[in-house]
Amino acid sequence: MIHIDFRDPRPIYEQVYDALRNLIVSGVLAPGEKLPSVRELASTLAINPNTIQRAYRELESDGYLCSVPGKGSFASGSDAARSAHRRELLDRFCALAEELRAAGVSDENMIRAIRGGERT
Amino acid sequence: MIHIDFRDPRPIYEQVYDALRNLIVSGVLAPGEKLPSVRELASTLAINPNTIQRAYRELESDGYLCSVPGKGSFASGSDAARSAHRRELLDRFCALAEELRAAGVSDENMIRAIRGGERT
Amino acid sequence: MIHIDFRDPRPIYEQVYDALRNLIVSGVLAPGEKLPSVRELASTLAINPNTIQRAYRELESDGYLCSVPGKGSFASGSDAARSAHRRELLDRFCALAEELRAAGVSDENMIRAIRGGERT
Amino acid sequence: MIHIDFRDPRPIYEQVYDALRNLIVSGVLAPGEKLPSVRELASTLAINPNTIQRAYRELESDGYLCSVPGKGSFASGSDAARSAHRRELLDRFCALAEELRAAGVSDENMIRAIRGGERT
DNA sequence: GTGGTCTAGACCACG
DNA sequence: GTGGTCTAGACCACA
Repeated sequence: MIHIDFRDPRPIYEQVYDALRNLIVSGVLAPGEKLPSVRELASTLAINPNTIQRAYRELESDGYLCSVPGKGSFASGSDAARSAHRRELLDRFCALAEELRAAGVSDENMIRAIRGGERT
Repeated sequence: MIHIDFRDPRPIYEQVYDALRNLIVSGVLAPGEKLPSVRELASTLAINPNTIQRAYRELESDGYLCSVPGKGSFASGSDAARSAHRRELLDRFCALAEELRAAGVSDENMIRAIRGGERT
Repeated sequence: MIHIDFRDPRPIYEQVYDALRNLIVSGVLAPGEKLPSVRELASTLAINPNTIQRAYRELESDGYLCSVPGKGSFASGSDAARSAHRRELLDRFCALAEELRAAGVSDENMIRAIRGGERT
Repeated sequence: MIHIDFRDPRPIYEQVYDALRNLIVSGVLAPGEKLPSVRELASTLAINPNTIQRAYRELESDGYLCSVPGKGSFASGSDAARSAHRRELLDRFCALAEELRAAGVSDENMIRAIRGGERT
């Protein structure tokens, strides 16, 4: 379900965060669907429960899921969360486009890169 | 010449690295031009010389810089370095475009974001 | 009759407690009126009976409720309970007003917030 | 400087959070001023460093301070943070006023409570 | 069983 | 020295 790369310099809790967020915003985890419990996911991924919990906590504070003590954690899947995610990606996208322009890449080349994926 | 933001979560050596690399690939520092010495730049920016040293070291190992022991460091305006930089930016750009597409953003909206900066 | 929000971070027994207490102090449940049984309310709300039990227990110990073994639970519309509730709310209200004052909000702005709801 | 009540049901990290936030928004900790290090505050309060760090992390994510790896943590003191705090207090204030009104307390009585502090 | 807090102690990157 | 991540294991309240 989720793959963690221990050689990735990014912290583990962040990898878990991203993976779960993607599952939620993409709809693989339907709104209201129950996520694996902290302990369960921890033992599945062979990761300390505290690390998983941190990912869950941040997902909750960002509105991607909802933890109910004693019951479990549930995907939020709110449209607000989804559009917030889009917005964040677009911001990074524009910043990168700015850098590319500064590096001398024309808008046409960027558009070609988007369309074709031919990165020559 | 360079501005360091202590509030930026990125490590300082990385900020210095980016700033100098941008000056080099943009041509502000002409090929072969001498850069300030490590100690000089360190005192100018009020930063630990070790930090500057690391930025210089990585710039050299990435081919943006050429250090001559006893003489100083010189900008290497090689086209290879410049195009490598562009290549790296374009790769990240395409990856982001892929993510945006997965998030339901159309190519047209991305192009509009690049062009107008109107992030609707 | 009662609405439980599973997204609410507050424990469920507390939500039930508050909801019933409000019904009692507002007079919707007249003094002496019989409340639904624990099991009945639990099945209505699809909640564990233990959770309802706890809410009832605390309501009784706070004087809002009167349980008669074998007969049921009855609203205790005593003025004492009502004014105790008001007293508790007023205490929290004054404490908050104190904090607001410390944060630089004038009494006039607080009064305006109470009256108009315009939170400028 | 800070007092922690171990008998308080609220989590310790939250008590630390509130205490530091108050010091910052009240200006006791001037903008840019260095806060005690995580380890230092932890040993001063006889609390585990992880607990302090969580408070610091949340303060940073809420914009009240700025942590620089290797250098320390610094009060932000931005006006934005201060007004965000006021806004949050005012929201709770209005919600409480609503509850009081539902409990049968007149606006005049609330205003009297604010002004005089006579909670009779 | 669940989520949540806390501790103790280790390790890392940064300056 | 600093902040940051991670682990291991304990305890609590809630359902």
